[in-house]
Amino acid sequence: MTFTNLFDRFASGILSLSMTEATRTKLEAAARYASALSGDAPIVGNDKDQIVFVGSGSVKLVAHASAGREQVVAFQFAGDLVSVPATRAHAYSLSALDDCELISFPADEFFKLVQQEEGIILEVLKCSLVALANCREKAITLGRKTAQERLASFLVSMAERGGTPVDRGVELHLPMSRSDMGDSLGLTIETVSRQLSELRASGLLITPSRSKFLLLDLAGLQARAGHIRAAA
Amino acid sequence: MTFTNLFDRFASGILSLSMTEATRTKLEAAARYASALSGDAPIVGNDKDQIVFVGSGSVKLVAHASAGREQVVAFQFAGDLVSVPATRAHAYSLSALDDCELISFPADEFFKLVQQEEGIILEVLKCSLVALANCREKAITLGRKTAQERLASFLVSMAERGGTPVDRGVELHLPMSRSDMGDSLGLTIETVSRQLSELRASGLLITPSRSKFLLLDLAGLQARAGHIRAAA
DNA sequence: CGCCTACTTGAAGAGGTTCAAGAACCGTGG
DNA sequence: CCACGGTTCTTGAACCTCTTCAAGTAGGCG
Repeated sequence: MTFTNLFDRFASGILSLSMTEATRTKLEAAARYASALSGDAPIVGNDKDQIVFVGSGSVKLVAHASAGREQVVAFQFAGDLVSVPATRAHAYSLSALDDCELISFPADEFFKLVQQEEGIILEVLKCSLVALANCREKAITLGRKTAQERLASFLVSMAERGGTPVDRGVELHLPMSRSDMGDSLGLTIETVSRQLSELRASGLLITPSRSKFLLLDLAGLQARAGHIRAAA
Repeated sequence: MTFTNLFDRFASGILSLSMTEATRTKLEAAARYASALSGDAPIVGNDKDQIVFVGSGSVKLVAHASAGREQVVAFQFAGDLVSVPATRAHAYSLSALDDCELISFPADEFFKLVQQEEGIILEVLKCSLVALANCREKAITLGRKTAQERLASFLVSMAERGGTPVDRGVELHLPMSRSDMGDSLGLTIETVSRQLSELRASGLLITPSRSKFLLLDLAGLQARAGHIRAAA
């Protein structure tokens, strides 16, 4: 895969609507390409706001508090557009969860270039509102849910995003580690592990390998997720 | 104050850039006006995504989990534009914290009308990205901070938004109750109260009345907020 | 096949919640 | 202007969930 192909994928994914050839050329010039593997240093620095397109693979957006505490603010997957803010009260970084390819733009430049392209900026706005809705869901999870509800919510939402239905349930490949899950759910790695064991013991899922999850009872998980619909 | 004045304030605040007369007329036709007081029933229903402009006063955006648990997702003040999502896994509502005036639009209609107005949609996008950044800060607070850090973070951010410098420090009028603060910070009302007492005992602030806060040592509060800058 | 890292499990401890009571704010009415 | 009453806030003590610290197990890559 070449970087030109990567830009094409970006263009057809996000910029699918009309775009002038001039804008496309300028955007392509402003783009910075990167590919990274899990364990690599964070991809995006934090001097300026960035807009990053995930061409393939998956990433985590991490916020850093004092004392080395980390909060995973979002997991993002191929095709997603991510806003990575510059450091203010907290520092942010974007790290690869697996082999992935990214295109990044300085946010100010990006907006300047696409603002005349009405369909595109609306598309970007919609991405941003989806990210906002996801982040609010995360706020509920972090603020008002028990450890078990957090795990169940997480698994259900991952199943909705990228689960593949199989005969016995829904299969999931989760590229993040238990530690990443903990940092995303506001829990320790031990609590994540314990709650997973409990869900396993309840027959709701099995884990054929470390990154593979087979959800046997999605309704049961939903019931444990503390969603409003499952409420009495 | 008439509702026409209210729309004018919206137009000059958010739509300050060029807008055709036709679009303005259509927007005005799509607008639904509401005024509400604290304690009133939630203002915005949850059948469809809404875009709400806060003309005056202040509101809380609340997400509802099962078992009656509530998470305040954001406090918003005069001049803010708020995206209120329709119910999905959780239900959302917008409630007045004090006497306030609002304009709401169905989100789909709003976007349809402003998408041709390039300056405006960019402005809306920027609002959305600010909301996203705020929500991410909240995720850090809820996921990785102690009760004391949460309170300190909250007070510092409120001071940045609407504090008035006085000779002894920074004065704050907070329209929300302790209960709202707790629901925003993922704490109980008792914990909020206890941590406030501790901050008082440390000489960082005094509370001349229930809604009035005098922050005596903003740097001291910042140091307790768990921000990256205050880190060792 | 073996080692290293990631995950799991166990037991003690801390921070926050819950339940319960008391104090202070503040609008109301005298 | 002050007394009153209701609500909101504060404080206290027991409990519980999750964390911390520690050890053991199992993937999975060489």
